[in-house]
Amino acid sequence: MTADNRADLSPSAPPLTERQEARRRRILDASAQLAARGGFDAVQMREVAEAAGVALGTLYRYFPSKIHLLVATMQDQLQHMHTTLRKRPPAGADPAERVAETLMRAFRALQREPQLADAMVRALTFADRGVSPEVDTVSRLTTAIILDAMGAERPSPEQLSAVRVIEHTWHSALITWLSGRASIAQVKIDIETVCRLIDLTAPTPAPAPGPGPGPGPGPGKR
Amino acid sequence: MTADNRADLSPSAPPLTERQEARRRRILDASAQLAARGGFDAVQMREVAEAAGVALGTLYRYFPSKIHLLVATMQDQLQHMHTTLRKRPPAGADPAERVAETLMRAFRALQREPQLADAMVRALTFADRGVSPEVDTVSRLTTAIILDAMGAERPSPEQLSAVRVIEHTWHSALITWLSGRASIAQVKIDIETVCRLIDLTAPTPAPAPGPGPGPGPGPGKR
DNA sequence: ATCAAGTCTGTAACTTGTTCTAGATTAGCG
DNA sequence: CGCTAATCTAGAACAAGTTACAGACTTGAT
Repeated sequence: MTADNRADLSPSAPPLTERQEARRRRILDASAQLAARGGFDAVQMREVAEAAGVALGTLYRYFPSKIHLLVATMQDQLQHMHTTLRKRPPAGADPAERVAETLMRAFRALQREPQLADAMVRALTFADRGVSPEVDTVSRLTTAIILDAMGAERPSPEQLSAVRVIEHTWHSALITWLSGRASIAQVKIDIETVCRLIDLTAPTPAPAPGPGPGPGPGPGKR
Repeated sequence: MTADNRADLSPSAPPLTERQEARRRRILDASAQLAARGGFDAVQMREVAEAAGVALGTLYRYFPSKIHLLVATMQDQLQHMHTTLRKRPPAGADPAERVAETLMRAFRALQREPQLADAMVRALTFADRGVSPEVDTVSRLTTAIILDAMGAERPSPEQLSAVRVIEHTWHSALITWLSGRASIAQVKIDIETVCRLIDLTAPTPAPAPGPGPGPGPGPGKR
């Protein structure tokens, strides 16, 4: 759709020439490829530079650290996923279901490239203050994906908090799975558990704290 | 107090002599001190070794990597906190309140040494498969603290899932705070939000198979 | 086309985690 | 005490992220 989808990622960046854009792309592709092969450790700056046909110094000019590079790689992949998900939105009846379905779909996508997932997620959680803006962009992308799945266009503060908690769970569950401390089944359960918070914070006009409010005609249906 | 509180942490470890125990302690103390001063980056293996009065090779014999060292430091601190918390248990009326209070208390403790917290949490989330057993120990300690606060002695699978999600949120919220992307107030809100899951998964009073044993999570507390 | 400023390349150096080695020390045992 | 195996020390060496720098190449304005 929009030709320049970098604008909203780093609004203060100067425009890049065509060759520079191409370099940037080659670097990101090399990074993703090396990561997919051997995970975080396999993304070695010298190798990325060589694979992208670029000098080491140039690589560092584009991405000031390995963490920056991998977080940028994650931005890239997330945008892929977002557009893919928009094409085939989740079909669940209520928001909680749809969010859980969306996250599990994303999760299965990551399963296909576990090493790449490992590299990206490790970089994300290891990032320190110096990478905050970039990490924040990733967070906003994730939030957008979840809100899309909920169908909430004007989320309440409560809902935003629930979404944050869902993101927390999503990241952390991913980590435990990647480091072999949780099974896929467990991740699924955790995702579904946390998604219940969505129903809890739904802007229901008549909140019946009793059992099963049923798949009521949610007004937030898009 | 307890003479040997290492037994339950690494049951397969051979017994250490007194001098070895002392070395281990010096190393952990040096680690915590350096971390408290300058965070993850300030914990440099050469400096830890020197501060602990130990050769570099010896440090690596006790802790096979910087990550192992910092995760062990976290175990150490967590145990401190657990015993402290047991002395003054949270006073809230229902489980969710008590858990939220406990976590916020722990959070305030971390606030006092943000750099130390940074070092430990970063190590924890950066740990790969090779550190799984140690990370798992930390996870179990955290779980124990939360279950203590809930007052759940025989938690249901549902409750365990909720606890896992709470832990996910706790870790991830901590990270966002440490990297300056979330305020303390926001962390508080997220913690309180996720703690609502506890009420949601409370053992349904209806199908009570037998009398609730002991001071169970029943309403009679206080 | 030409010049100045900015960018890219190739390479070496520096930093810090990790490994390795040879010799000194210690622990346990007869 | 004297022996043997394990442990500890000091220091060099290696690996990968990061920085520095001199010279070649682009770019944009005149």
